[in-house]
Amino acid sequence: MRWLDPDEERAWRAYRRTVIAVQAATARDLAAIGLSEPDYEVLSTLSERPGHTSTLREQADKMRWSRSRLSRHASRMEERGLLRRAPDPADGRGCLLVLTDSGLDVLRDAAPRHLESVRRHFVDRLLPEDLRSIERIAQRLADVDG
Amino acid sequence: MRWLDPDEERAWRAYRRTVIAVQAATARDLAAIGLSEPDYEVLSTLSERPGHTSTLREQADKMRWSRSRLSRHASRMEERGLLRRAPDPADGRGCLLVLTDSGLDVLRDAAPRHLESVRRHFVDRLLPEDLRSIERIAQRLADVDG
DNA sequence: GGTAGGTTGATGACGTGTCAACGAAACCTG
DNA sequence: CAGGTTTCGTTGACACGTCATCAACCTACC
Repeated sequence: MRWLDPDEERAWRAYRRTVIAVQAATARDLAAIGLSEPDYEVLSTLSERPGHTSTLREQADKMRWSRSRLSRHASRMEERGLLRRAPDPADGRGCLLVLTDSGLDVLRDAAPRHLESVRRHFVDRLLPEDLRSIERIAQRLADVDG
Repeated sequence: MRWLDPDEERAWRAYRRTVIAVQAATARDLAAIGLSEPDYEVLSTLSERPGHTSTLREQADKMRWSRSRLSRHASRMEERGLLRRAPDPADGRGCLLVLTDSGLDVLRDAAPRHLESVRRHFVDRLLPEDLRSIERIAQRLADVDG
């Protein structure tokens, strides 16, 4: 059994601590404006589609979510008026998710605030060399199935 | 509004991608031996206590979990025989969480395999300088409320 | 000894997401 | 054109965790 040596242990624990802390901080800031991170993710991704519209499958693919998860979440977002469902004329089985005007307003307000949060808790705390390190490290960890 | 510049955007996205990928990979490996990450966390932390025993409050504090969360999770782990609850002789309100023999066996089997997973998906893919960078970056991001 | 205030752990109700199964629709083949 | 297979999105059942509330207990003070 190859236990982690002290350097490895420290790095792993530091990584874990950081992930939890950054996630909690950015989530808290979003919650303050009435959105969860999944909410923001859906709004943001959907707003980038032509006509702010997507099939549920495409949207789920893009977000790397299951269709079941998105269907559930979309139902709740629909209840809150952030998006609406429409039949897909091209495919009777499918449905289209369309950002509502309200959803767009909410996103327009949320986007700069979320970016501020990302700056406050992540970007602005790091030096350019740190950002480069993060990309380098991400590159090495990419294809984690390898 | 200060949008992220290209370097910042890439680093943030790379960070987010990496966090999701590493978490998914290590969770998948644990799931293959019948444990969730919270399961492993509880077993591991409890095993470090004298007599493999802790009050729920202490255990929750140590893990940075709410007492409610731990109570719920402990109930499910108790059902699976991984731990048991006992009255706290020192405090009638409290209860003690005690690792069972079965739980200890499961952890003994899981620990090296989890460490292998952490190696495969994280540690062994990085250079010593990467590990140092991670610690440096974690240091900068620490106290994210600041 | 009695009381006020705080702590402990549990739990109902609910939000969130997974799993498996389903009905409807689309596609493909003979 | 019928039958089989695949795809799409939904949904029942359940796991997980949060929030708020509660009963039981502990501690400090009078």
